[in-house]
Parts: sequence; structure tokens; C-alpha cells
Amino acid sequence: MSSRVNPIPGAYAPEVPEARTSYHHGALRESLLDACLHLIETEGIGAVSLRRVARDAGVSPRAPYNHFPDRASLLAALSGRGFEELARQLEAARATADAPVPALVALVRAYLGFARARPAYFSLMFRPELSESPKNPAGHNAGDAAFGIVGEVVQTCVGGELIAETDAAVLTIALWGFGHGLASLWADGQLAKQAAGLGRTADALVDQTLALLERLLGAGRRPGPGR
Amino acid sequence: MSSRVNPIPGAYAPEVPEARTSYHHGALRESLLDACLHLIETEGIGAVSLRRVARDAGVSPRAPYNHFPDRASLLAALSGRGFEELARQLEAARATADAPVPALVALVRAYLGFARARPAYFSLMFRPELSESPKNPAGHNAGDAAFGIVGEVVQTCVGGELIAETDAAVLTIALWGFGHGLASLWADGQLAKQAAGLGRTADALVDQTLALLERLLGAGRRPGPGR
DNA sequence: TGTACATCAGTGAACGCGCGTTCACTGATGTAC
DNA sequence: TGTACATCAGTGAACGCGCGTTCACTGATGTAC
Repeated sequence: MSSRVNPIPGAYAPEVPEARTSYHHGALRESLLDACLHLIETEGIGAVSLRRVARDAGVSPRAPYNHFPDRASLLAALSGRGFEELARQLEAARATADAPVPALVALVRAYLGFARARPAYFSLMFRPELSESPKNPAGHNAGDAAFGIVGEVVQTCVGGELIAETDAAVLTIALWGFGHGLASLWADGQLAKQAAGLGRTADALVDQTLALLERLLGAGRRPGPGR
Repeated sequence: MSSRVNPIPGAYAPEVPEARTSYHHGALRESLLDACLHLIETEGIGAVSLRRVARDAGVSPRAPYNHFPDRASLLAALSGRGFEELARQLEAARATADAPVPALVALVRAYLGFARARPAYFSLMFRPELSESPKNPAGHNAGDAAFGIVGEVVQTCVGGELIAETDAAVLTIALWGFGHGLASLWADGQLAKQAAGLGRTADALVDQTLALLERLLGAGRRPGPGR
């Protein structure tokens, strides 16, 4: 019932040093990950150091080493958490749609929504130094799971002849690329910049671009079962 | 005629300290930019420090300050060079195509080619801390120029009723997003990773995805002049 | 053609800083008997 | 229910390091007369 309890999922409640009454923190691992995410959100990845994260979590510089072997492991764990969150949101989007083709659009929309709502996660997750490192198999698996959801829905569309495309792998990559590109440009502020030059807002452009995608996928419906 | 002369444009010839005979370097600014690009290519942006770049260019730690006020300015200048290079390649792609719609595909192809051939530039150019900073108006202008080329070709297609889409701004953003996403995933190694799971190579997938784009744009041709 | 002098483009030492990580230690907690 | 002891999860000082940047200086080059 404390006023410090924050019901918004994933929101960061900054650590107030006095708030800790016991010598043991209790949930330091999670607090460190939260503090790290918050730090990336507010000051960028460049500001992330183990010492700084520890300081923000209200703990001594040595404390994080009880939970992470080194700095890279902290970032890898956070990236893994991001992929899990993304996979959850994609799964929810798929569950909400009532047919495969709308589900495809809903997936792209969810992907964009994730990048918009959690740019810190998004920018962290696709860092090559993290995604290429063998340090976090959990993160790799979560990433593959997220990608797999898109692949499955595409497969359903292609297999059920609901769209004109016949190569599921190519369509999966195309959709992923499309969503990822918009998401990156949006998260990095590029979209807002060019939108201003076009006399639009970034949000409106994204909406209209998704509508275009919807039309393209809808227009691709095959005429009949016997080709 | 020295064997150290390297005719490949943009290729990096590592500085050999003994090679400098005069006290003055002669082209230190360019050498620093080259060394920085090379460093990003081989060790990532994390490895870039002013001291390291100076060392790689065979010069004292103080020397770069004669050409750049600080570290951020060096990176901003390099990013600007990257955007100029990208704009040149887009311009060349447009000039090669013999009609507006093929030119659109050629632009996306060139964008992807740039990201593939120069991942260091690509990853640097879209860093938010650079693109949002007012430090390098030249870089901003070059970026706008690159984006403008795509916008112009789209405008020609839409204005000439060569494709089904009627909203040039939306199509421009959609194409840019598509190309940018594929390019990012390719440059970051994500594409290769997922391609392996699909039993393909990243290169083949990109080619096939571009073919899909070509089909989509071609299929969008409007039936006649009077609608 | 010389010469004085300003300016350019380097050197090398030094500053203070925050970093990742390690050391030795300690308070709190869990468990066997 | 007590008690001895192991283990867990912290503290705080210290290490060596590379960094960005500044200082005072110097060799090379350009220019006015």
C-alpha cells in the first residue's frame, strides 16, 4: 500500500536509498535490470556503467557482482528480458486477431508499438555486440520465439492460400524488415524529422503506412482454390 | 607509385608511423576519419576513442584537436561523410534506371548495397545521439538529400500514375522503412541468423525480397489514364 | 632573393575522472543437530 | 528451542587503466616587405 508502489508494468520507481531498511535488498537483480533500462531510456546506452547502475539502484559498486559476472552479462540479461516482452506482445496481438491475414497486420502493429513504447529495450536488443555474443542463450531463444510467431502466422496465410504470396520465408523476412525499419526510424527520431518535412506527423504516417500494408495483403487474396 | 597507394575508394590503408617523413602530416583530417571508420568496421563503435583514432593514424593524442573541437565532432563529421556517400550511390542508382518504377527498386537495392558494403557507416549514421545533435548540419543536409532522392522518384511515379498508390509521402516512408529494416537486420547479422533457420542464405533472401517488392510495385500499375 | 615574423600543425607530459573489477570484510539468514 | 556453523548478499576501499582534454612548447610553412 506504499505510495511508491507503481502499478504500471515495467515502469521504473527510482530507488530511494533511505527506503531500504534491511541490510539485504531482497530483489536486487530485478532492481538492477530496472535501473539499467531506466538509465538507457533517459540518458542512452552510452551512460550505462555497472557503477552507475549500482548507484541508481542504491547499492554499492560491488553489489551487482553477486548477480551478474560482469557488465556484459547485465546487458545481455536485459536484452533477453526485452525479447521476452516483445514475444509476449506479439503473442497477444496474434490472439486478438480473428483471422490470419489481419493477424499479420496486428503483428506488425504490435512490433511498432513495442519499439515506440520501449525504445530503450528496442535499441538494446538489436545491438550486434549482444545479439552475436554467445553470452545469453536465453536472449537468443526469446528472439527466435518472437521471430517464430511471425513465421507461423505467415505460414498459416500461405498454406491456407489466403494471400497471393507462396514463399513463406520471403514474406516473413519482408514483413519483419518492413516493421523493423519503421520501428527503428520511429524510435531513433528519423521518422519525426522527415515527417515534419512532409507536413505530417510521424504517428499519422505510421498509421497510413500500416493501412497501405493492409491493402497490399488484402489485395493479394487469391481468386479461387483451384489455381 | 608507392605500393601503399590503394586505389579502392574508401579503403583504409593503415598508417605506418615510419612512413611519415615530414613533421606535418599533410592530410590528417582525412586520415583520422579513415582510421575512425576502419576502427568501427573492425572493433565496433565502442572501441572508438579520440586517443585510439589518433594512435591508429600514427599521430599524438593532441593532434586531432587541430581538426576537430572534440570527439563528438569527429563522429559527426564521419556520419556526414557517410550520408554524402549514400546520397551519391542513390543518385547513381536513379541515373542508371531507365524508368521511374524500376528506379524505385534500384534505390532500395542501392540502399541495401550501401548498408552491406559499409556497415560501419550505416550503424554510425543512424545513431540518435548523432542524428539528433545540432553539431553537424552538414550531416543533416546530406541525410535530407538522400531521403529527398527517394521522395522525388516516388513523386514521379505517383504523379505519372505509374503505380496504384496515390499518397507519395506514405509510399516514400513505406519504401524507406522497408529498405532500412532489411538493411539494419542485414548489417547486424540478424538476417543471417534467421536465414539459417529457414534453410536459406541472407543474400538469397534479400534478393527474393527485392523481387517481391518489384512484383508489388509492378502489379500496382494503374489500368488506364481516365479512372 | 632575403629576412623577420605570424601562423599552422604537430609533440609529449600532465590533469582529473569514472570505469571494471578485486580484496578483505561483515551483517543477515538458513540449517543440522 | 538453542546453538554452532555455513552460506548468502551486502559494504567500502583499492587497483590499474584508458579516456577526454589542456598546457606549454616546437618544427615547418607562408607572407609582407
